Amino acid sequence: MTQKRAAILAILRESEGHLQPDEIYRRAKARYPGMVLATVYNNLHALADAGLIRQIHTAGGADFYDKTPEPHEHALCTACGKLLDIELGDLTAVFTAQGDLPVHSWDLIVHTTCPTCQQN
Amino acid sequence: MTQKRAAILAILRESEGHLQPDEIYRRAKARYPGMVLATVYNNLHALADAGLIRQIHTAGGADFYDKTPEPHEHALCTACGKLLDIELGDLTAVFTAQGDLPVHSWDLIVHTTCPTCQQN
DNA sequence: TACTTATTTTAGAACAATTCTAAAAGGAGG
DNA sequence: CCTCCTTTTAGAATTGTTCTAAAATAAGTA
Repeated sequence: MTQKRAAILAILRESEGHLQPDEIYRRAKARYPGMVLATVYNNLHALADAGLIRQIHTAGGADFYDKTPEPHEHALCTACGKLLDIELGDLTAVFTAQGDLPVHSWDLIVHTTCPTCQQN
Repeated sequence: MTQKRAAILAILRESEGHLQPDEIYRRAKARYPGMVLATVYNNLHALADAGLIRQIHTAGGADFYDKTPEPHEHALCTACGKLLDIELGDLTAVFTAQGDLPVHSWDLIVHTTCPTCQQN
């Protein structure tokens, strides 16, 4: 765990929970001016591989990184682009169609309008 | 509906169901040597906008295009990369967490091992 | 502490998938 | 068979991400 890796983890942990590489880079560079985007990617991969954070892939944009690997699902606000946590319980049984295919994991993003955007 | 647009739709319709732009381009070029990748993309967008086909986004690779827009879900074989159809019924109710967020739509890909790959 | 070795960081190029641009070609309606 | 609007083309541009090789840093060992 290098200083920079720790800093990137800290940035995520201190955030609202979901950040994209460019924003992490922006914040990390404020602390470490020599920081480079490749280092952000390297460390996000390393942290995800170590099970400390989670990578979330969404259609048509950069990936998000989740401050926690705890199982939960996500909703993407179609108005502001923010990623929200939702709790749906374990969906394995739901995704096991007629018991014929093994469910290793899944990528799920629900499209919604967040409370803030609903008011505007 | 131009000749080329019709050809791209036909290629999809005559396929196993799920193709990626580069493969559609390869097949379309066999029929129309002047075909260009941008035309494939243009027409896939046009056909998807018209509700004739469906665009399916998967993590870490090119999008798939589904020959039918009928609602159903997909499983991706982690071994061979093939996309399979699965029927899970309407998941709207499942994805409505505690009734607080509107569910507009969703992107779902289940990771599995297809029957063929299970045997090998 | 000093040395060795493995890992990380950097800078920049490379890459893949997709989109954009402007000009040429094609198709539909009158 | 004109006119106008849409599509196609060729190629450059863009975005997000990964790769490469060299320099820097960290960790383990003596």
